[in-house]
Amino acid sequence: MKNPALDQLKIEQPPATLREIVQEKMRDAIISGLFSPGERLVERPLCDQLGVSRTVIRETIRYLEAEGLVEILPNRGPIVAPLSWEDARQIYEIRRMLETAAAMECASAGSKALHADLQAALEALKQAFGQTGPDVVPEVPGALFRASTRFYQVMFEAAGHHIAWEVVNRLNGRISRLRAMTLSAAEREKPGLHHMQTICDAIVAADPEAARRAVAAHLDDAAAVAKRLLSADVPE
Amino acid sequence: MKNPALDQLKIEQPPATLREIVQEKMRDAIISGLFSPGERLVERPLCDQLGVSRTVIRETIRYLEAEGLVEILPNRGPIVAPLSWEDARQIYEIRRMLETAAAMECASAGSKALHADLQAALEALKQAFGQTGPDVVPEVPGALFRASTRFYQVMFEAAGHHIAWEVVNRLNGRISRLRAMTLSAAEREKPGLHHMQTICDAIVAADPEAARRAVAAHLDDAAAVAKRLLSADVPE
DNA sequence: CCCTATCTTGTGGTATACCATAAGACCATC
DNA sequence: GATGGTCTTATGGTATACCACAAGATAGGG
Repeated sequence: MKNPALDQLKIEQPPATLREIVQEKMRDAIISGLFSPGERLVERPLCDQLGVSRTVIRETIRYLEAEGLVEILPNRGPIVAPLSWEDARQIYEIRRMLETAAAMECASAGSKALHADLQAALEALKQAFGQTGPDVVPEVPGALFRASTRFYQVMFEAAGHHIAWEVVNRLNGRISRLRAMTLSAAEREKPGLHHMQTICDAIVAADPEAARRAVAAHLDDAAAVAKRLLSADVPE
Repeated sequence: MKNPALDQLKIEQPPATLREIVQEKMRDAIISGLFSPGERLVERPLCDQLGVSRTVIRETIRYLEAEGLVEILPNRGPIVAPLSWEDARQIYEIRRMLETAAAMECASAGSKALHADLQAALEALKQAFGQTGPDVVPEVPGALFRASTRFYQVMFEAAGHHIAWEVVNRLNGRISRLRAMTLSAAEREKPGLHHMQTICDAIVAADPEAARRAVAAHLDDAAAVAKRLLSADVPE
């Protein structure tokens, strides 16, 4: 009676609302540096730029505020949240706790499917990076962020740590703006790519301790870059 | 020239917007169990109940959604997010990582002012509990939540872990609905109060290891209650 | 130039209107 | 009873209007 092939016709995802579309665009724009930290997000010009009503913009800003990407100043309205080294440092510290737990879980209990998924995500990241040269800036700035996010998503979901993934994904949005601050793609991504390869290798090798060390090394490097970038902003 | 006494007249906090007021009321209502998990949050009746326009309700729902207290079902609109034992377990696990770090930091580097603040928060919690008898349900259901939140806030801020506090505070909102599920105030709060006293004592005694153990014990107990409450919902 | 007063306008907060569509109720047929 | 068709209404998504007030510009006086 029931035809499984018909299940494929089911519309699992409703069409995206304007709100969802705008949220993604605004989020990408902030993360990629199109809007600078501290920059005011004034509703009406945003309406013009995005071609939607203020309602959609306002609701979107509520999300972004809850995500920590936007702050509301009294009598001034929303600004793109600044990022201090202290905030970034704490974010890396929390990531260390949560990501090492997930990576070690994967190394302990990983499956072949997980290994394949991780390697696929890593390959996609390499593509996003553009293997045509170390100094070529990718054409789509958000693509790197999405590709590396995918790697982590695979890892957290395989570990079954989906709440931790929510937390980390959100915190990552806040620090990923650092990418837009560095001039050299090689500086910011090659070491990261190498680290993620090491994480993947440790998981495939079923070595939790190696996975933990690889995650920690990755975060240490990323934190050092962040410190350099953000400490230079301290007025002396 | 400049009169410092006039500084006291400065309005540091602007008047709360309707949106802020409604957000707090809705959040409290969800956490206290006034809205049940899975219950639909239909905009127009909410407008009637709260006496505000749909705009305010919609923006509020965006916050609550981002906080994890509300889920949006396609073609059905927002519902109060259900809470599974698996979600709760992961939340307690993350809290363990973050809270032990904060408590140990406080025990290592606490000041007299911190000790006084913690003890004041603990005293306020006892008052909220109502020391008139173990089985008296407090008159204001949200008061217990706020009082215990204050204790943790003091601890995280003293440790300087303000990002972790954001994370934990948000996650706590999601599991604090469990309070509304228990029939006995003694069951749910006396052990917690005792644990928090132990945490406070360990911090005052500058004993990080004891603080870590006290936090872990507290979370273990809370998780056991959650498991009992939420596992009973599994259809067999 | 500095300070104060006044005016204009930009902006956020909020309410309301409009519309599409999905859900649910009801009825007819097999 | 099950199924399909039709109609109504409830509901969410979105746009627009209105208003208060804060910010900024401008003018005048010392």
